[in-house]
Amino acid sequence: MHFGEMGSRWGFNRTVGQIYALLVLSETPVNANTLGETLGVSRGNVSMAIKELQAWRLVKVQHYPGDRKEYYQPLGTIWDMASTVFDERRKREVDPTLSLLRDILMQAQDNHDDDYALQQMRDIHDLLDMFMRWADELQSLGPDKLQALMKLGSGAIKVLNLKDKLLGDKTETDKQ
Amino acid sequence: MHFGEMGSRWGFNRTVGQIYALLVLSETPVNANTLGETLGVSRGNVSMAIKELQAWRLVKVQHYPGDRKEYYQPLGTIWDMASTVFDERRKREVDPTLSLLRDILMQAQDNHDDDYALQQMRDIHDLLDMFMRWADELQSLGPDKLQALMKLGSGAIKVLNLKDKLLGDKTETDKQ
DNA sequence: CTGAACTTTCAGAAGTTACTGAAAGTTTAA
DNA sequence: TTAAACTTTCAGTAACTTCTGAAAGTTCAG
Repeated sequence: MHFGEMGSRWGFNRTVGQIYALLVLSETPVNANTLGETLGVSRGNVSMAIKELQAWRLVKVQHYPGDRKEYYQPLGTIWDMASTVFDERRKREVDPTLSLLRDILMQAQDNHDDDYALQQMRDIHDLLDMFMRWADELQSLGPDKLQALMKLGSGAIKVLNLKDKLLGDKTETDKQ
Repeated sequence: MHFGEMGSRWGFNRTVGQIYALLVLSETPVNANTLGETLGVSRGNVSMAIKELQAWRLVKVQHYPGDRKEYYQPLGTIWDMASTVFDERRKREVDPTLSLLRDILMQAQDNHDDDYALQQMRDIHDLLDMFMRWADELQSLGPDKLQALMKLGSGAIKVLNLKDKLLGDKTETDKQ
């Protein structure tokens, strides 16, 4: 189905995406053979996909008495999933980029032959860093409050405008 | 460099990422030959990468009198870049997923044999949809206000708490 | 122990994506 | 026109990713 393709942009391959989709949509836990047969992929492939889903902390295993097979189930809610994937990708993609940028900026301290590039990197670093801190804060709110905040939506903007009017132009630093 | 790898997760390949990084870091426009030589890739590859960057509306072309080569420059600020990439990916990845989900949900109207799966899909659809609407609102704020909002950070949460206390429990619908 | 019921691993095959470079296309100056 | 100075295209190849399935590993009941 189409869900697999989506998955490839979230950092895992088609089979992993499809298996996860099946698990999420199934009310009861599913075993590896059934997954393989349903999707038409080999047993080995299913095993590797499950392994990866476990590395992402996205599935848990169930056992039924009198049956030695492992039955898989998604771990946590849709929110947990989104949150976990966000964490993992951050750890794998963003954090290394931020520290690379920091290293370059440190080493170039008093080397003035490429001020422009350094300033660009500083800007990117600061933007990414600010965004990530914000994302952390939002994530730490938990689903309920975050959802409320999203629904509030443009309401938050009104608060912001109000604050500006009350406090003057403090935050309006970088018009372009 | 490491920037290329980052790019591959943003929907384009290594060379495209590297070329864009070079352009962003260069104060003056750069021509295709220089790009190719600097990165050690073929002229043809540079041409295709530039074509892709143009499809993403991320570069513009400059000409110098007495020189027929095309000189490339990033189009817009870092913020514009982030914003453009977000738009494009949304159009390519999220929108199709949302409409697929909607189609399935419509067609399954009064088919009760898989209520659980349908409910899961509805949840995912609603979460994704809410998130995207929110992202739209934030994006339409423009860089200055968005930055202010991010810096406000946990302040917004206090506002939210205050609102809850004043208005009662209206928004607290889905505890888990 | 033994062997049946499983899961995991991994070498090689299949499939996919990216890159090269020669050829074709475009533009402009003379 | 012509030809020089470029850019684009694309068939073939290289590099990478994913998948298969047989073999090895694990667990457990008898």
